[in-house]
Amino acid sequence: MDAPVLKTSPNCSECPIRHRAVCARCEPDELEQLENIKYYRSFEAGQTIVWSNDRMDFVGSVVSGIATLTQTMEDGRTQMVGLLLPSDFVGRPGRDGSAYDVVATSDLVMCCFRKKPFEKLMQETPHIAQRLLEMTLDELDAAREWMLVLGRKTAREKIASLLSIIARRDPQNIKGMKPGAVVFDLPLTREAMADYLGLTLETVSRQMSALRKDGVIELEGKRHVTVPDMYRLLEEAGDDSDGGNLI
Amino acid sequence: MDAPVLKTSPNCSECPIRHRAVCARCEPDELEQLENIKYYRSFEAGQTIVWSNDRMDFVGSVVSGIATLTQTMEDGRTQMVGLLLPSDFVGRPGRDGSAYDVVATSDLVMCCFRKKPFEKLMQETPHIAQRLLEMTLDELDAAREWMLVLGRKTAREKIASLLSIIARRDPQNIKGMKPGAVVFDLPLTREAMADYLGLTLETVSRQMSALRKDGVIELEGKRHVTVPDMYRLLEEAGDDSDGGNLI
DNA sequence: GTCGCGCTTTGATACAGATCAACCGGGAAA
DNA sequence: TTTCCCGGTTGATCTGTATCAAAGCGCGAC
Repeated sequence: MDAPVLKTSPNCSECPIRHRAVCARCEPDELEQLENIKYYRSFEAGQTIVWSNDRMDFVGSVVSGIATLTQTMEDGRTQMVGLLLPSDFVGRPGRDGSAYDVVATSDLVMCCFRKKPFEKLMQETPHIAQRLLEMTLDELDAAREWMLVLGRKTAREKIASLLSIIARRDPQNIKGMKPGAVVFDLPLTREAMADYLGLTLETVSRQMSALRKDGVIELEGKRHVTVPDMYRLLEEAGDDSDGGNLI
Repeated sequence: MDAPVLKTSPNCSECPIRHRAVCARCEPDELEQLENIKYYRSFEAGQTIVWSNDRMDFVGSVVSGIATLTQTMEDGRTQMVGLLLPSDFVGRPGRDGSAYDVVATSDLVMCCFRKKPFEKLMQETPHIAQRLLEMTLDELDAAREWMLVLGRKTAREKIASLLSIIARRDPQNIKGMKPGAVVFDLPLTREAMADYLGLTLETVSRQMSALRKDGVIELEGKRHVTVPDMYRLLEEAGDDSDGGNLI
């Protein structure tokens, strides 16, 4: 059922997320300790990594690919509550189970740490705990930003907000993002976008079409998006207040 | 403009939030260090404690009273993104400004720590950083729970969800909460409830009336609420899944 | 090739909640 | 006492998004 554990265990110092993940501040000796308790797992698109309320015996970082955190009500209504991109952390030290379903939406590789030893290591090396606190505070800010989107924005603004967030975090655009055209591939289906935004997939589709018709975005196929004017998109998202700070 | 700094500086060991706040795990000597950099401030109902984007030279804990975190769009739409009850932490170590407006919705007393010394103390005493991480993870869970409420619940379910959260956290009900009647005072106006729930105040009022008419709650005046059957309220909130774990 | 299936788009209609508007009730100020 | 004001309730109507339904488009399997 599970994807195979990868045999190769690359050196942490060559890891593509080395500088952004929970291990970002570790010294070489701390990194070595982490290497002792780490292993890689890969998942296929669509696979569930952890089920809500299931016991979780590891924590870890997304190395490549994309995963989502979702909550589901008994009648099937679902809400995405987190989008995990490379370097994001999965799991909660000190908790046995996951509060959410964690699902890989693309093929994905995770760097896992056995939970008990990781918790012990966290007690001993403040660098890990410090970085985790920082990352958690960032996630809290993002979650609160998203509460404004969910509670107060129109469908059109919601779509524009999601597109700007994805554009912002896409690795191709992180460096040297010009105020000109921005190009990226949507990592989510229309249904996943709807779950993120508290909409139905039909509404997502209609608003995507509307933004295209109005020239805010260009679509090639269903997933490839070009934003000719990022400022315009931010205006449509309703948070142009910062007036130009694209990143 | 600011409320006067209180001269009395009670001993931390007698503090009512001693066991729940950011200092919960501190040893007596660590507590002493905190006492050296702490001071109390009180705020009147309605007063803004920090403005969004303003510089903040302190962090602190709510000792008594209630505060809200809110975000506002340029056109005035506002969304509450946090409700701060006694023992909750305000401010972000490592950030200069607040990302949100922090407003006292009742008379409030805060135990403030000067930011720079607090950050230094955090580096030195893992007990503070550990506790802050734990509290931040709890807040993140709460924020994500709230995302489900905002994104997927009906107006009636939203109101029921808010009422059960307040009932759960009300000090009168924390201990010995019987499955029978639960009684509390709403700490929020109808407008603040609407801002929390992504609704208009009219809809809040209508749904409160509807829940009263259906016997889910009883109202005495506008603020005093009796919940004759907590299970019923949880069912109305759409999260009866845990089947009985009231706290 | 073409069949079938998953994802997406588009259309018609329904409805929950927003909006606009009037009124109520209690407490503080005059 | 009267008046005013603020928070709250209730009513009438409008509208954005959900819901129900059908059809289009790739793309892999056969």
